[in-house]
Amino acid sequence: MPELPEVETIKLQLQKFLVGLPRGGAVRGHKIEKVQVNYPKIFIGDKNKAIGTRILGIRRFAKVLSIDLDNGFSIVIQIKLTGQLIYRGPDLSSKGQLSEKVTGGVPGKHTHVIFYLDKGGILYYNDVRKFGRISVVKTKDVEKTGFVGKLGPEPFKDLTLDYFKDVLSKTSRAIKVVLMDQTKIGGVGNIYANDALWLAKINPKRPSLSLSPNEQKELYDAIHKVLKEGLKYGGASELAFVTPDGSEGNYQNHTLVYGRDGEFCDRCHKVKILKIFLGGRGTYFCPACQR
DNA sequence: CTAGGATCCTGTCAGC
DNA sequence: TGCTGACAGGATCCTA
Repeated sequence: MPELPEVETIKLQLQKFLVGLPRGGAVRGHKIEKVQVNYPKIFIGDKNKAIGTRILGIRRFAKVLSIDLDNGFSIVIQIKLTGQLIYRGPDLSSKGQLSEKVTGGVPGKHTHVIFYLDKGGILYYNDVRKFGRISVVKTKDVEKTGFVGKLGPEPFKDLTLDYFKDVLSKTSRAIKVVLMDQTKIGGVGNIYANDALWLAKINPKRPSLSLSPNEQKELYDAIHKVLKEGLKYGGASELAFVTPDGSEGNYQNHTLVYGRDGEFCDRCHKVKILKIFLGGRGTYFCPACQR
């Protein structure tokens, strides 16, 4: 599922395609000429606020993207499970081949929003399950309102070990559920929560407050380590994750436990990875070495 | 405060 | 073969 590394990978490409690299200090982004909404439920706010503007930059808040425009408004995009942002146009460097994972192609039956840009560029929003949301809000309100306003600090940004320890020691909820609570820590979802817990040798069912100071530190480091791996591989293209150029990430081939139920644990080699349900989500762990 | 379930959606897959 | 039904899953909302 798209989590911090996946959304960061999207952000980097959008930055390249929609804003461009600074040349001689000046950055000239694409202009948005038209916005076509095929499925209104996904689109919140006034699309006209985006029309005729130039794109200044792309920001990411945990799993949320913000496309900042030159008129004081921003397009906030939450892709959730199956949302895809696909760019087609002149700035596409490679041959621009589309992965089969681009559900329905572009444009296709799962294309719900289309941003027509200047210079022949187009940004498509595909979403099979229609869980994603795109909204137009004032740039100054992006960080304060809605889901983004409630986000907890995120790894590599403002998450500190002290805060992490504090949050963990204050609740009896299962540790994995706490890791995935976006209001406590931003950006960690199912894949990386599973992998981080395996790396730190902690059972996902453990009450959060039962972790020792040393385990808290191990887990903190493990989170950063697995997210870094995710970033290195350009995200995990399990389910429907693709990048704006239409290609896939590769972390799905490098997961530590996620999706590996039935395989022998890669560390102790003694038992097979189990899959259970925790907080309503598939949870993978090694019953022998995760205590 | 916490756990658990329902909701939103539809492709995929198991079962018959 | 073709139909039916269960299921996953991020975030939210509701109930117990």
